[in-house]
Amino acid sequence: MIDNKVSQETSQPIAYNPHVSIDCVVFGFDGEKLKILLIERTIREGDGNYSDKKLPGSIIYQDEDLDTAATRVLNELTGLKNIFLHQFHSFGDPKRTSNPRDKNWLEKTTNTKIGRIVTVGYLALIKISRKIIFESENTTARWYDVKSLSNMKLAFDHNQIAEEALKHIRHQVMLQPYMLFELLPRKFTMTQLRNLYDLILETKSDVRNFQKKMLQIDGLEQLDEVQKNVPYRAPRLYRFNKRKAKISKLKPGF
Amino acid sequence: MIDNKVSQETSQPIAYNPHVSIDCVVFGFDGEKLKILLIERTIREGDGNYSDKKLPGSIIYQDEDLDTAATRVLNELTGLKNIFLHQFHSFGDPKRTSNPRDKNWLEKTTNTKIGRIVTVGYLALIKISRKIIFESENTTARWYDVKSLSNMKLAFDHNQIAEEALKHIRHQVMLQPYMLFELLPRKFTMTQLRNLYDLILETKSDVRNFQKKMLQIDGLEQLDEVQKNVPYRAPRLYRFNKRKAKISKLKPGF
DNA sequence: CCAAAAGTGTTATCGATACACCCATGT
DNA sequence: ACATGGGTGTATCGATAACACTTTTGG
Repeated sequence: MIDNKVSQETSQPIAYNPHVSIDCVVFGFDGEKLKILLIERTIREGDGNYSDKKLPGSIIYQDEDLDTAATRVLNELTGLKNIFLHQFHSFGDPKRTSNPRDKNWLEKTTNTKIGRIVTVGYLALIKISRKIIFESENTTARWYDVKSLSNMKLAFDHNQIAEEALKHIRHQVMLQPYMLFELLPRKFTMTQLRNLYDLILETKSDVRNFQKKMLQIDGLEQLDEVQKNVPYRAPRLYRFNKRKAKISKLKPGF
Repeated sequence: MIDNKVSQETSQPIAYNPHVSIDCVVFGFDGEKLKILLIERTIREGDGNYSDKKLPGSIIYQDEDLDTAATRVLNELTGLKNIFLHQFHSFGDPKRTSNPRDKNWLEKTTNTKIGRIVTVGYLALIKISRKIIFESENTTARWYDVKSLSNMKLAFDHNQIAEEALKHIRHQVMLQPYMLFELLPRKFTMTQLRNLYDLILETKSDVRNFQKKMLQIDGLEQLDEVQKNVPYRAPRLYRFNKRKAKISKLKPGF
C-alpha cells in the first residue's frame, strides 16, 4: 500500500488526509422515462438563497464499509432495504470540491473543516412503484428525467458522476439484461421491458426478435395473467424469477 | 497541512477520516506465463524478520488525482511513463488494515498513526520486455507467476484485490482484445497473441479461427517481417497500430 | 366499427465453429 | 531427412435481422 520512500518525502504529503464519501446515482423507470433521484440543496448566500441539486450521498462513517455506507444512505432516504447497488467508479480529483459554494455547504452541513473528498460512485436501481419516503429529516428528494440532466448544473462533479453511471448501466444492459428487471415492477409486459431496453440503449428493437431473445433468459416467466384496465387488447404479464435465473455467460466478441 | 485530529472519540462519525491510497495490480507477459509485479515487504518482529509481498501502491498525496497517484507509483517503481492504467474497483472494508502486522508496518513506514485506509484498485499492464528499474531506492519488486498467487499470503487484502483485477482483465479481454496488445512486445507473432489470449481466458482457441477474428481488428497490421533465430519456420510479425484502431462496438447479447 | 396496441413465423444473411494438410526452417 | 511449429480454406451450424398481417379490447 505504501512504498517505503513515500515516508521519506520531505513535504510529508502522507499526513494529508482526505475524507471519503459515497454518492449514489439512483435510477428509476416510470413507464415512460428514465429517472434519476436528486436531492434539493439550499445554500444561504448573503441576502438570498441559492438552490440546486445533488446526488444522494454521505461521508462514510467510522467502521463502515463502502457498500454499507451506500446501503445506509439509500435506506435513510427511501426507507427501503434490498436496493440493487453496484459500485462503478471512484472520483478523486482534488478540485472536485473546490467550488466555494460547495465548500461552504459542506462545512455548514458537516460542522467540519473539509479539505478534500474522494468519493466512490454507486449505481442504484429502484422500482419506482415502491412507495418511498422522500422527506427524510430535512432532505427533499425528487425524480428527474435523466434527459434533463444536461441542462442542470448539479453540485460538485455530480454531473460527471451521473454521466459515468449512465455509461455503466448502458454497458451492463447491453451485455446482460438483468438490471432491467430491477427497474420494472414485479409483473411487467414485454412492451414495457422493450421500451426500457430501448430507452437505455437508445435503440429501436424489433418486437418479434426482442421477444424471442428475452424468452431465452432463464428465470423470465410468462404468467397466466394480463394487464387490466387498458383501453385495448390486454397484454400478457411476465415476471423475472431471480431464483431460477442462471447468469448466462458473456459471449466473446470484438 | 490539514488538521484532522478533530476527534475520533466524539460520537460524530463524520469527523472520522480515513486515508486514501491506490494499489496497482501490474500484469506482464513473458511469453509463457502471466506475471504480477509484487513488492518485497520486510517487517521487523521481536527477534527476527518477517517477509512477505504486497502490491505496489501509495497513499495519495495532497492535490493529487487518483489516476495521477497510480501513474506516480508506477513511474517511481519502473521508471516508465505511459503505462496502461485502468481503475477497476475500490476497497473500503474497515478491517482491511487491521492485521497487527499490517498496522505495525504502516506506522513504521509512514510515521503516521493510521486508522483506516480506503484504497482504489488500478489495473496496470506492462510490456515485460521494457527494461525496468526494479530497485528504486529501498523497494525490491519482482515478477511472480499469477498462478502462484493462491499459495501466497499477500499483505492487507491484496490477494482479494489481485483476484478482482484478474476478473476485470478477463472480462475486458473477453469483450475486446485491446488490452492484450499492452502486454505483448511491439512486434509479436500471432501465436504469442493467441497464447496470451488463451492464458488469460483459460480457453484453447482454434488457430485458424483465431487468426481470422484478429485480422478483422482495425489497427492490427501484418508486417513484412519475420521473427529471427527460431529453429523452425520463422513466424510472421504483427503490430498493433493504435492510431488506426477504431474501438469496435460491443455486441449485445445475453 | 373504429382505434390502438398485442401477438405471432419464416426467410435470408452473417458470424462462429469444426476440422487437416502442406510448408519453411534449422539441425 | 527429420523435427518443429507456421500457414492456410471450406463446409456446417446456429444466431441475428428483416419483415406484415391478424387478433383483441374498449369506446
